[in-house]
Amino acid sequence: MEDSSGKESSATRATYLSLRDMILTGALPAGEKLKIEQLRKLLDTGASPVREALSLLTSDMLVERIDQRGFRAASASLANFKEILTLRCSLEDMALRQSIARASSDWEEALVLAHHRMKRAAGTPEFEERHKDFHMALLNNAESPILQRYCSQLYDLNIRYRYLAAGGAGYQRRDIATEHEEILEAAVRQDGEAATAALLNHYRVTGDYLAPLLTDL
Amino acid sequence: MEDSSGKESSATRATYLSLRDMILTGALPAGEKLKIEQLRKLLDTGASPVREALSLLTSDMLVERIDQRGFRAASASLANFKEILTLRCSLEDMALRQSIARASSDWEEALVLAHHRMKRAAGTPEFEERHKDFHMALLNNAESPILQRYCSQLYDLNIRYRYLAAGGAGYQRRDIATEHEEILEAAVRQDGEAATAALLNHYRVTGDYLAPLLTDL
DNA sequence: ATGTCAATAAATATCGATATTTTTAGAGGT
DNA sequence: ACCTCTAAAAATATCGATATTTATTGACAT
Repeated sequence: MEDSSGKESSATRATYLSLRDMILTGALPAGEKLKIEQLRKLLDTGASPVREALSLLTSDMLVERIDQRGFRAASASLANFKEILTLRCSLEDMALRQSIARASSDWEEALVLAHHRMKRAAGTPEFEERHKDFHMALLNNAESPILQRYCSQLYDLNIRYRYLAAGGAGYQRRDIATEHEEILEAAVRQDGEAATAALLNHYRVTGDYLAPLLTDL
Repeated sequence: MEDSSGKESSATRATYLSLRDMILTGALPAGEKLKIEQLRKLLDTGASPVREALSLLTSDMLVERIDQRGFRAASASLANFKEILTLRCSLEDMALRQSIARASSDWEEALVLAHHRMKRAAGTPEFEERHKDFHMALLNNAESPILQRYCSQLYDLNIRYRYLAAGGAGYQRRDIATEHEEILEAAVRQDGEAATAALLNHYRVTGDYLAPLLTDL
């Protein structure tokens, strides 16, 4: 035993989560060379966990690997942002419709709960996490693990652009709370059409807001 | 220098490709525990490349990682097969329509070429690779790298079930050649509707053929 | 017989050191 | 000045050994 307080399950996992967070928030800027030695020291761990974590992040498309030439944080571009937005709309539309088609009272309750937790966390550092939880809760009744995984990946990739655009500053621009409630209500009343319309609108409005801030990519 | 004939770029990459092939073809059966030491000896390499390759395969959904408990080949199930089929239809439909919408004579030529190479390779061990090349060529004009990546992943996951069902034996059942020509012709004449109809039909027919062979999963 | 617990064995995860490869910098020639 | 080639430096990739963790076995008590 060597860890003073609580210990994360494994060094690789802890490293993975740290690096992921650093890339999403921009602490490791897009395109940046990721040197093993540098990260090893920064995170106070060995080279193996770092390499393994970077390999895992490669498949999340957050890290690019150039054979024999190391790793770098995935590059960002306006085209990439738009592609993510478009894909996200298509995939989440699909997933949400499936979720609603299989609606059950259990799912309904999980939704309401996730929404409540998100509202309660407004303004706290926990909000980001709860916000994702809510959005994923909308989709996870589709019982399509692969689709869910893709949506989760795209969600993360998109977050990165929010930080790129806003510098991670206050996110509570616009009246996002109302949009969330609209989506929730439509989902609960099992109105697939209205729910997907509200969800996609939510994304497109956010997209239109962010795109102009990303022109210098 | 130590390698007699040609040398693969890196041990990790070579290991990745080998393991991937072994999982796709069933040499490493679904659900099988993947012990580092065992693979290390089998592929005559070190533990680090093996671990890194397995980490990469994790994100391809070909390997499952259980923290602190090693790796195993992704499990297979009828539900998983059906999910892959459904998702593939949706995503490739999307990608093919985009490809056709941006059709150019360069793309057209690449398509015809890929199709020819596939036909020429019929019956040879190269066929598998050319077949994938052709299918990916249909989609790669969409200029949507992420969507393409997903399609490629799903293609691979699907191949695995073909091997599971047929033991990798002769694949030239049915008249697949005609189906391919239909798709090609529709794509070349930029008829998105016909092309996607032919493509999805191609998948669904194959799916209906395979599903009954997979009941014992 | 059966379940629990400790001791052993096996496998994973991680570290530290080394070998390769790529990048950088500089000398010499055109 | 500019290219080329070579030597040094830096970084990556890989190996071999060790520490942790999980799985297995068998004794002992119930």
